[in-house]
Amino acid sequence: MAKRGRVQLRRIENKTSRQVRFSKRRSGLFKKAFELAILCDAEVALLVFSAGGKLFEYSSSASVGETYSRYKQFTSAKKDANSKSVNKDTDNTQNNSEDSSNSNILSDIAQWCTGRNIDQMNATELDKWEALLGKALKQIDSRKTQVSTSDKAVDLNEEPKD
Amino acid sequence: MAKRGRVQLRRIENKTSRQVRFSKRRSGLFKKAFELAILCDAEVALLVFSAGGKLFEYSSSASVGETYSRYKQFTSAKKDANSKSVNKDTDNTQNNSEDSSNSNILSDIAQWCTGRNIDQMNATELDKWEALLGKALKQIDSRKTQVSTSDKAVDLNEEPKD
DNA sequence: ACCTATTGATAACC
DNA sequence: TGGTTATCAATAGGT
Repeated sequence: MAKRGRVQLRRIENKTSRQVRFSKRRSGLFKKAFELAILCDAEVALLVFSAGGKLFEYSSSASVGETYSRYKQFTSAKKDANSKSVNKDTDNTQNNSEDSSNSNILSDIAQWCTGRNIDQMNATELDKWEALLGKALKQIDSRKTQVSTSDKAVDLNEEPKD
Repeated sequence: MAKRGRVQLRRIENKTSRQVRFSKRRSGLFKKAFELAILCDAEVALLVFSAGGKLFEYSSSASVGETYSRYKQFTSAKKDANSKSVNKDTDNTQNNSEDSSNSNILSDIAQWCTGRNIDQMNATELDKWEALLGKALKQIDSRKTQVSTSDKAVDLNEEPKD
């Protein structure tokens, strides 16, 4: 009989187990977030995207966006005060659709996809598409290498003290 | 001796206790968030403001802002598509003819592209993407065969109207 | 901050 | 997907 309770801190390979664990741990995490907000009078916002891309959110305030606004104000105020920005945090997440490096190709693809149909394309378009998707696949491949080789556990202790 | 462990779910009035409890529970919450991200290959963003106004953040991706960006685009995309069907092709009124299959894949791709960045994808998503784009390339290839064999005189530089 | 009694969370199984 | 139990983890209260 396998030991219960103990678990290694690495990605669960079995898809079904991963989904089950995700559901259960997600519940636990949201409960903890809720309790922290109530007990300690904290403002908490939590966003979770599952591996399959589903979104789960919690916010102790009116909305996630509200807390995020506070966060942005906070961080930009911090930057203004002492310009030793520890975060290379990005600018303008409010603005959608502005991207960097690899993500451009996704914008291109998204645009090309919209309202199109492969069976109506002519040779020129097909060539463009082929090139575009091929390029995306290369990026995916390179990213996969990156992901699989960097499967290390990282410390998350970077919080300041209260 | 007072009972240990049990706690009521309401705001802790004593300031010192509240701060102590906040510190401990915050650590626990961040640890759980981190574990969920690693074990289940999820993208997690967590913002916490203490009662005293201090900010604590965690993000499994490059930054909280990036995850929030995904969140915004996700929610607005959801609004746009008043039905959750992936199949709601954007007004492809031209001649939808017979194949819903080929146009579906473009809708799928368009959806997946929105607000995503290859450099932020996890292994699961990369696999989905790879499969999806591979399938699209096959369709392109088959269509190219069709085009070149049946109609050699395809006009080159032409952008089809919408 | 450290320690221990207790409750809480959850991995494996069904 | 939801329920049970054995085990481990988190943490409340005290030092």
